Order: sequence, then structure tokens, then C-alpha cells
Amino acid sequence: MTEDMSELRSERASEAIEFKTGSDTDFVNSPLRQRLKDVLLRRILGGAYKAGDRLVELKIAQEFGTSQAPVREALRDLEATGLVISKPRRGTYVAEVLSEGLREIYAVRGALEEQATRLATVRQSCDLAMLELELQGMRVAAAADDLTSLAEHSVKFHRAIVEAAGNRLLTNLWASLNIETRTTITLLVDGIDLMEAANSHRQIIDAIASGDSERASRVAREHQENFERLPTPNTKLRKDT
Amino acid sequence: MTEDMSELRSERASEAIEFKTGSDTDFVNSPLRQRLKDVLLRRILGGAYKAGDRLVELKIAQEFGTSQAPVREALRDLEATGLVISKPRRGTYVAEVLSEGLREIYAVRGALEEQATRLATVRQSCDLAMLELELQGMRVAAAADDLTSLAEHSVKFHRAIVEAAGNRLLTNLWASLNIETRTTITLLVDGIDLMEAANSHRQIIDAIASGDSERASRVAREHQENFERLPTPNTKLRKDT
DNA sequence: GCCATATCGTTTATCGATAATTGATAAAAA
DNA sequence: TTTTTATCAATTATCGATAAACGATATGGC
Repeated sequence: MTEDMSELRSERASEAIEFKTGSDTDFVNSPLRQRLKDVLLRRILGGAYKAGDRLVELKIAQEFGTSQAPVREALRDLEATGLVISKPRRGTYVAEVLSEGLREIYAVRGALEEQATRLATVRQSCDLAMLELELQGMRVAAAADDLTSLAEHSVKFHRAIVEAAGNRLLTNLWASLNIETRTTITLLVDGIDLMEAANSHRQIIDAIASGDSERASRVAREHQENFERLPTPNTKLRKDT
Repeated sequence: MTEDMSELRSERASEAIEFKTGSDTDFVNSPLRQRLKDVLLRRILGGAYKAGDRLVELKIAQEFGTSQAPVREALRDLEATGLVISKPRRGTYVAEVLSEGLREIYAVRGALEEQATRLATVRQSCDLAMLELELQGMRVAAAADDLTSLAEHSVKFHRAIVEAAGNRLLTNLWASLNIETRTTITLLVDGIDLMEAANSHRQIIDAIASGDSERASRVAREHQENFERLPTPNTKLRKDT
């Protein structure tokens, strides 16, 4: 048990960066659980943890120098998003269906955003100017080949719509999918046309502006379905393993 | 701190029933967290905890004779469903928007089940015979005025469709909404015609059977929207308090 | 040799205690 | 009197340790 310490400790140094690099949210709140979740999320999506890998709570806790409790809570959060599966007394594993699971999210996003768009369109509560602004941001980012920026603007775009629906539960659930982190990963897929991806948001704006809630909601869903057909990002990421 | 013990202990006795009465799921898994969540859920939905009430972890832990940890996890689960809100270091409160929140769920269920129905219809993966069976069960229950049974069959009905979609994430999310517990509450509303509620599922079966995924998904969503318009069950429950 | 059973190690689930943070209160200064 | 600051109490977030459960392994009977 003690012989692992050197290895783990050396790894801790490299993880420190990963640990400090807060994605975007305020880091005043629930630091440990939140940050742990973020790191684990990146590792899973990034392929550092392979499908089927077991995640032992105490081991992770030791690695980050924390206690078991926050790790446990982080894992539980991840379980809700389907990225890990934990059987009652048998431990937590990275979902076997990972590549499948990564694709599954688009159907769920589609469902939530379809409804959100419908509600927001009916209520006319969307800040179209802001959406336009984010679209511009996406275009600029796409032109500059800046994945991170593109992802950020995209997330803001979609979040704005979801929030405009005025349904907290819907917003909560959407947020729990960790769209922020996943979006970046999605864009890493080879062969994706960034500018096209950015521009595809135009249709959504137009549909919402038209006031036709059924059309708008359909467009929003189909927007997600487009990504569903792309190859799994994970596969591509593994190339350097 | 010790002077509360007598009161708490006496209350524990009455809660023991509530604590043992497992709704329907297997109780082999994660007993404490699960059961605590269930009890708290019932209290919130049943009105024992009022909107804005503060839920102090240690107090609840003492009440049930457990430690803080499982309570914490239960509360966190509830937070995901929007029934409680917890600010970082300030504690957990029953959502102020409770009556609002209770209604919000229908839009979310609508979103998820709309998509699930669409997918299941396209895949033709629905066990229509089972749906028919559950519908019969609902009719029998409605005739006998058996809320619990009606709720159980209804949940099985909808769950079957959601699972038929073959998207685990979707299923997970749907399950996290605690439909099981909430459905019973919904039916407690005065003035709801149980037989009509049961029969309304017929349309869903028919739509799925028709193979028209767009129609089916729309019917599924509208099915939820119907309940959205009903008065808040919470109000009615208070009558025997 | 094969199957049933007991023991063992590993890991989770839970516990009890501590540290740290927040809001409120009270005291002091202007 | 008002404002500022220091202290307090209450509660969460975290910790370290223990207990219980599960799978695997070893042991004994057949």
C-alpha cells in the first residue's frame, strides 16, 4: 500500500495544473467536490481512464490528498451523467458503453433543448441579440481555429435558450450533463468543419425569431442530432496513447 | 444538545414505519442513502416540510440515528431534482418555488418522454403487449379507487417506453426525477378523474402502434402537459395536517 | 479430483470528530 | 447615533477510522 505512494505523489505534481485550471465557473463554491468532478470528467472524456476501468475511491482520494468523502460525492455526480456506473457494494467503473454513452447525450440534449426552445419561443423570452452575439463569437473562434472559445460561445448560446424557458428543473438537468466540458471534446473530432458548426446555429436563431414554436423546437433537436452522427471523439483522442 | 434526544427519539418511532415502507425498488442496494432520500422526498411532497424550511444535515441525521454523510448524499440527490436548493456553505432549503417546481416536472417529463417515445417508435422496440397490460392494470386500479396501484402501473407504463428508447442516459435522468414517488402525489389531487387518467394512456399506445414517430412523440408530450394544468397537489394534501 | 464451506483481503458505506466558513451580535470608535 | 470591527454561535465541508459486504482463495469433506 505504501509502495504506491511515490508513483502517486509524482503524478500529483502533474495533476496540480489540471486541478487548478478551473474551467469557467466561480471557484468560491464547493471547491473540492466540484474540482474533483471536473478533473475526473476530463480524464474520462479525454481517455485517460479507459472504459471499464475501476475507480477506487480511496485511491483517488490519496492521489489528490483529500479524503474519501469528496471523491465519493464527485463520483456520484458523474454517475448521474452516465459516465460512470457504480454497483452498490462493488465499486465504480467507467461506463463500458462509453463511446455509446458519449453519443447518448445528444439525444438527451436534443430532448431538453427541443422543449426549452419550444417554451422559450412561446414565451418570446429569448434574448435574440445575445444569441446573435454568441453566434458572432463562434464565427470568430472558428475562423481562428480556437476550439475552446468556440465551445464557450456555443455553451453560452445553448444555455441562454435553456434558461429562457424559465424552468429551473430543466435548467438544472441540462447543467448536470456537463455540457461545458463535453462540448470542447466534441469539437476535437477530426473532420468537423468548425465554421459550419458555428453557422449551424443561425437556423436556430431564425426559427426562434419566426415565433413558430414547433418549427423552432424541431430545429433545435435536429441541431443535436447532427452531432450524434459524428464519430466518437474518444476514438480520435486515443491516437496518441 | 442532549435535551432534544427525548423528542427526537419519540419521533423516531413514528418514522420507523415511514422508514421501512420501501416504495417499490429493491432494498438490497444502498439502503441508508436511498431510504433517507425516500423519506425526505415524501415529507417534502407531502407537505411535512414547507417551502423555505431549512434542512439541517446533523439534525436529520440525529433524527434517524444515522450519521451526517448519508443525509448529505440524500440531500444532494434531492437537489438534482430541484426539490431542495442548497447554497454552498449556507445550508439546504426546501425549494421556495415548490408549487412551481412541482409543475415544472411535467415539462421535463414531457421533454424526456417525447424523445423516448420518438426513439422507441422508430426502433419499434416497445413491448406493446406490456403497455396494454399496464393500461388494464390502471383501469382496474382506477375502478377500485386504488391510487397506489394506479400510480405503480402508470410508472411501469412510462418507464417501459423510456427504457425502450435504449438510451441509458435518458433512462437515468428520467429515473432521477423520482417519478415513482411523485406520481402518487399527483393523483391525490381532488377532482381528477382516475378512469380518465388511466384511459388517456390508450392514445399513447395507439400512436406508438401506428409507427408514426412524430405523432407518437407529440402525444406523449401532450399527455404530460395535461397534468401540468392541474392544481398543485400540495395544497390538497394539507387537509389532514 | 470435485464441490461445499470457511477465511481473508479489498473496498465501500458509514461513523464520529475536527476544521473552516458564514451571518449575526455586540462592542468600540467616530 | 451611526459605522466599523471583533467575536460568537451554528452549520457545513472535510477528515480519519471503523464496520460491513463482496469476491476470491484456501480448506476440508466426499
